[in-house]
Amino acid sequence: MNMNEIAKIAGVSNATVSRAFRTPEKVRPELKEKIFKIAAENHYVYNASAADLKRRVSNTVGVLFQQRIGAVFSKTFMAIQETLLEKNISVIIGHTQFKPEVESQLLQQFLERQVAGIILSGFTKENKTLIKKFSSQGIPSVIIWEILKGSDFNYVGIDNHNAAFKATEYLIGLGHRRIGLLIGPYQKMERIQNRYDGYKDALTKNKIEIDQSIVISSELGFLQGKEAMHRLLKAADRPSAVFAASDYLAMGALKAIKEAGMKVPKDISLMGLDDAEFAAYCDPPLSTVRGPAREIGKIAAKILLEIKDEPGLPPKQYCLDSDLIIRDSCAPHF
Amino acid sequence: MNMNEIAKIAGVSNATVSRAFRTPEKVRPELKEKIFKIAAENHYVYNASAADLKRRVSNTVGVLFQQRIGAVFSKTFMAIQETLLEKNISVIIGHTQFKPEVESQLLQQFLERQVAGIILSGFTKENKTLIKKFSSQGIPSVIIWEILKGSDFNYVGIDNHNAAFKATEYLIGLGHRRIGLLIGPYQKMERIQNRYDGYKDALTKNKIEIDQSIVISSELGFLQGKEAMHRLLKAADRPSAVFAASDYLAMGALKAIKEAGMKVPKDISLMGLDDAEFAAYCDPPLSTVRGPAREIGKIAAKILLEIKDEPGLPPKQYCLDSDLIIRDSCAPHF
DNA sequence: TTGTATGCGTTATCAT
DNA sequence: ATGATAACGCATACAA
Repeated sequence: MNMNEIAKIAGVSNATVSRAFRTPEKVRPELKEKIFKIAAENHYVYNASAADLKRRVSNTVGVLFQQRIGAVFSKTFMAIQETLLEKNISVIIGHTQFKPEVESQLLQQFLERQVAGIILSGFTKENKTLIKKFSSQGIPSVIIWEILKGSDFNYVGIDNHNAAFKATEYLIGLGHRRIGLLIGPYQKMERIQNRYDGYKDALTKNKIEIDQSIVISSELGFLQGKEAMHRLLKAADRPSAVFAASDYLAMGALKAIKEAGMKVPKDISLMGLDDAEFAAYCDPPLSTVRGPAREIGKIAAKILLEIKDEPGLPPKQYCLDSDLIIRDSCAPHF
Repeated sequence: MNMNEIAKIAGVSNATVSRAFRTPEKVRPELKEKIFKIAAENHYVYNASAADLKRRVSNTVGVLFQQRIGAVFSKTFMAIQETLLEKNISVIIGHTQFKPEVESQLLQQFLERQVAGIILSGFTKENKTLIKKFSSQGIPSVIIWEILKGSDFNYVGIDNHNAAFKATEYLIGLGHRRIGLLIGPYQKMERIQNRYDGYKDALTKNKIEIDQSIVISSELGFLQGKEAMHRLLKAADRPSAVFAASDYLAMGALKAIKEAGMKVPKDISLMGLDDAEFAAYCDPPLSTVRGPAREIGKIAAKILLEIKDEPGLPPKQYCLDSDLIIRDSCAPHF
């Protein structure tokens, strides 16, 4: 059952049937109803592949994640999907696990499926050339959770440098001078590199020397946070505070501190970043920095929609505010 | 640039070009290389929509989630995607938030895109008719995280009844006789209903009367767990143990217990279910029941692949083992 | 508002 | 192993 057959039954042309579905306002109401009725009676299913082929672009958007779809990204993803659903756009999703060959394969899929746009959670070096390839094919892209000042990419995110800077300065304001850092794989992702830089700049601004021996980089996970924190605790001249630039690392670190028989924040202050949903339920509740996860997803989707309607505009760039969330994991230090 | 143009340049027919891409073994090696070279030089991009149209099925699989893609499902999802990527199949994903109209719209999208199969995380009443629609269109589906004994659906999951039963019996074995239950929206999802039944059956088997006043149903989330636990703590004749049939609820409950100035497991024992990744990092670490999250995703994807190669076989049904994970949140009761 | 006619780029059938 | 040709089902330019 296809549009031609419906047209035959309805005694109209296939063009009219097509219009009834795609541009219903162009078809006389009674006729439209008749067509819908026949379609329903015959269990007609619209063939999106055929439409995609003809229109040379599919009604889909590709979303690429580097990491786990965890406590933070899942909110962003849900907002993306909900927003696109309003325009009946499907979401093709892929996670790369930082593997360049997986990333290539997924982006190649997006290209071959003629996605109407792509959303990339974060920026890697490999990405840059691939994104250029998309824009050269006329496919718009949006980077999320990251800002790229001075670039001509579309993006919507938070200022990760500033978020880490704020968190670090908060600790400094509490009197801490020796502040450890637990950080993700900053070599791989610009977002994480920016957080690292935010930490360093806050220290430098406050005339605190950076001590690489209390900076630990690892993958993002509870276990990694715990292990890294154990190393930090063994360090000579132990830090009085630790900034974990991801709540996953922070919650892992919290466990390590308890295992060592110490208390947060009495013996050591702990600051997170991201405001993962579990952060408020840790013991003690984790002070952290919150980015507008849903908002980011929503805006990213809207950017794609806007570009679709009106291509060729200047890049759309949103730097959203992140908020310091003070809970109970940090204490003054004298 | 399309296959025809490549064919022209290579001095072969478009059919040969198509074969070079889809069934390379049917093309002479040297010729194949020549075609690939020309394709690369001209930045050719394979058009999946055209192929989908012609083949009457797309190289995509639809995945439907009811709830957040959180601590547990994200593992399953990642395994699905990784497995399908090996066959270069794209994943279209949607979450319904239990809204029937969203569910319908997403499934309609899957239908129109002619997905090669669908994976459904759990079973709702609405689902049943929709899945029949898919199978009537020749589209295979797999239910995950749930088993449907006696049905002719493909499924791969754990026995949720048994998981909850085990958890409850563990508590009973510890000497608890008054055991509260924190449960998700069991009216909406069979999986949750099964957990509820597992709890009840464990009690009944051990001749413990079921007291509805210490059974609280809510949505699945930290906050809901906390609120529900606060209600339980106020109950006359407070339970000595609580089984939270989701680790989200359990972690929320943990917070409520601490807020009330009590200790787990000294004052009250707390049992979770799911083994969300944060469970081991709670304080105290949460005892729970673990299902093989990645395995489920992997098998679900493979089922679809197998059906694709050989349709019309009897339903494939996997009930995987779940494991009781004993950590430190439950104590004996006398 | 509706119809006519054509083509999007691939795959598949049949032939060579 | 390769070629010729005909669909797949829809959207759209143009005509009426």
